[in-house]
Amino acid sequence: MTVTLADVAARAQVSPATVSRVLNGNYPVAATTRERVLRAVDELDYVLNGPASALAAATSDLVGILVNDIADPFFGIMASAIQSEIGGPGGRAGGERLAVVCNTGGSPERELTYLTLLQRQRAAAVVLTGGAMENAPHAAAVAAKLRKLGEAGTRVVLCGRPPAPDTGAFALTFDNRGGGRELTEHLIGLGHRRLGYIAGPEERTTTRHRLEGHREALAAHGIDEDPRWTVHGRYDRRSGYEATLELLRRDPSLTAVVAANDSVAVGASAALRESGLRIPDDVSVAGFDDLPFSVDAVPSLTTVRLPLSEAGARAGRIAMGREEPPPGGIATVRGELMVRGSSGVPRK
Amino acid sequence: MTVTLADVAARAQVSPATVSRVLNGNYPVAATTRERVLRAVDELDYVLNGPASALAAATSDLVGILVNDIADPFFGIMASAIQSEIGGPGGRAGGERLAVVCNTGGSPERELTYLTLLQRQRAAAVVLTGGAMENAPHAAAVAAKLRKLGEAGTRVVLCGRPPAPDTGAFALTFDNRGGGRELTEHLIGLGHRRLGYIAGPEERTTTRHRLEGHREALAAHGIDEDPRWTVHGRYDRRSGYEATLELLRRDPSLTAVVAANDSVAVGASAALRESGLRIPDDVSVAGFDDLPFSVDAVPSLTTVRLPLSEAGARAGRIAMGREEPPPGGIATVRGELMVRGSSGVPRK
DNA sequence: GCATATATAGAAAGCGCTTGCTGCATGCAT
DNA sequence: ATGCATGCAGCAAGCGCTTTCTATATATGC
Repeated sequence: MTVTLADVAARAQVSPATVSRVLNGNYPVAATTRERVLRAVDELDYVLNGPASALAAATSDLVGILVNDIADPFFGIMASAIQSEIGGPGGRAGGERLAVVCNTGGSPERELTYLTLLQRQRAAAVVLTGGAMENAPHAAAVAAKLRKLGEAGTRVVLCGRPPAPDTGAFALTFDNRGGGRELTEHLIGLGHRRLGYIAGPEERTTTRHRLEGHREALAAHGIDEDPRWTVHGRYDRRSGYEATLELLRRDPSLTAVVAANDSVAVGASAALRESGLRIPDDVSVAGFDDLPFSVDAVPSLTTVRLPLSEAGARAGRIAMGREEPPPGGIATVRGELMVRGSSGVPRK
Repeated sequence: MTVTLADVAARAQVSPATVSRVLNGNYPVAATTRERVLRAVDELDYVLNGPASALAAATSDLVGILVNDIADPFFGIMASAIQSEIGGPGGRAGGERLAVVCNTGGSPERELTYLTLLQRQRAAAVVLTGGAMENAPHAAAVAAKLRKLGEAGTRVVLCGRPPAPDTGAFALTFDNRGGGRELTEHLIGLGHRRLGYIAGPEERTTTRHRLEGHREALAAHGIDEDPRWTVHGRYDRRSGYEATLELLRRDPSLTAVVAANDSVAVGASAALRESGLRIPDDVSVAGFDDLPFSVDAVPSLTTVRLPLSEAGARAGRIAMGREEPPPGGIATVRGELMVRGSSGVPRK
């Protein structure tokens, strides 16, 4: 049989209440008593029953982190930073919290189901990372869930996702549009006029914002965009590879390829290389995010750095109530243009 | 106030017991009654209280996944595969389970703390991924914890980690030694005789086994290893970069660099390139794991492919009791040598 | 038709913990 | 000496569910 609080109490010759208080450290207990209790805990190798205490105290020590794809470092880095701040083992306070990383795989239903599961567990906080799906009914359903969670006392933080109005959620939004604009402006500045764009999946805020930034830059410089220059795909390398071949087929005269993110850009580079094109001499390539591998690409990738780690850490602290939420509950996190070897002047 | 089972029962004009049974579907309930209950659940927007039901039923729907570094795709890929199998949202069965991904950061204390936290939550299963720390007292402590977990009914599975004898844990072990041997044999076969080795952190089984494989290959071919040829570091790109510079300083005549994993190999490649050495003409490079980015390195990386996704999926199924554990509780997962552009004959 | 098996629903006893309240010693001021 | 804070420990009432056992109603067999 498993050891219970009562067993410890019996062994330490105190009441269960006292044991509970020693363990939670939220009520004065005489030093000698505490000593005795701790010894008993140790001797019996007692481990608190989480569900029972969550039930009695009406709070749990679970913190949910929703990510679109845990195998993608973009999310891994944020998740890691969030987790390091939520005070799990190694964190500061004794109040140990368990981070629950949930992989939605970009599926709306899963996102909702996980949110319900977290609500069911009475999570202490929930952090949603990455772009949101733009499907209207789904967005409404998520907003409703977030509101419910908030009402139940769960702190909700969005990290790298647009604000969710009227939900009480705090938002740390990435300036995807601004980053996209800067990136394309950089290429235009180099002289490019025929730019392919490999966008992410449709109906995603991140996809849309980055693309809008790109188009704003084109428009600002009076460049008419050819619809053939935009291809949609997934946020992975493979997709970048295929999309690039498609782009090349549609218009071999492109002098630059802008990708939705770094993984896509790497795939694009591979496709260009295999097509006999040199980077950046024949075609320039640009990514987004500045993931760790981007600097090692050959040539190293021009991209927009997003402070994933910093943003994640901040989101984690806000979720734990250890940092003031931004004024108005919303903060914009800007990216930084990283000009590297993959972009150059267009070929003549 | 939050809605409880009793509220639903009242609304549906049945007893709480009946509601519980409808929700759990583990007891016959007349169709019309079920109907009525479900409608009430819906109307009240009721969500089961997880801790309460875990307490009453003495089981929880949490599954723990321990990883060393969630920002590293090596772990991300395994975690993703495990999670996809544990039947969370999108999985098969209705019994929805919540995956708890815990990031130990390679710290023994955290590993232990997370295990305790999982024990406290009465997790349904726990999967430990990646190499184990070899520190003896720690290993014993972990083994004791695993045994406890097992006794409490938590299924424990090791994925990519050596077996833990007498703990009742199932193990899917990677054949790191064999992979290391093959890789180095490949290089020796090409004619290399002076091979640098960038090992991972000490006191890690993965590090040791890969290094042992390397040395076995050297020994088998009568190559005396110079102690200067081995450098220890972390499992990241940065470490590979620095270690390579160190290796080059110690012995500029090396013709190949074998890295502990792909990230390290990429860092090594960068260092070589910056030192004016061509790959593979001047120095060959090899990695381990075959992560997605390895094929995109320039030149593409010779490495040992580990079926991370497959192994993770299998570990997940075993953890859920949906697949027979391997005979004896232990299975070895072999890697596959991937010969690519980064390895070639040594320079003259 | 009567006894027995078969479905379905309810009553109630916990699951193991937290916490408001009460109680009893002390310590201090008067 | 008496009274009153004060510090520490215990009592006991739940927290919201699950589940065993019991009760009723209907179906079945002879």
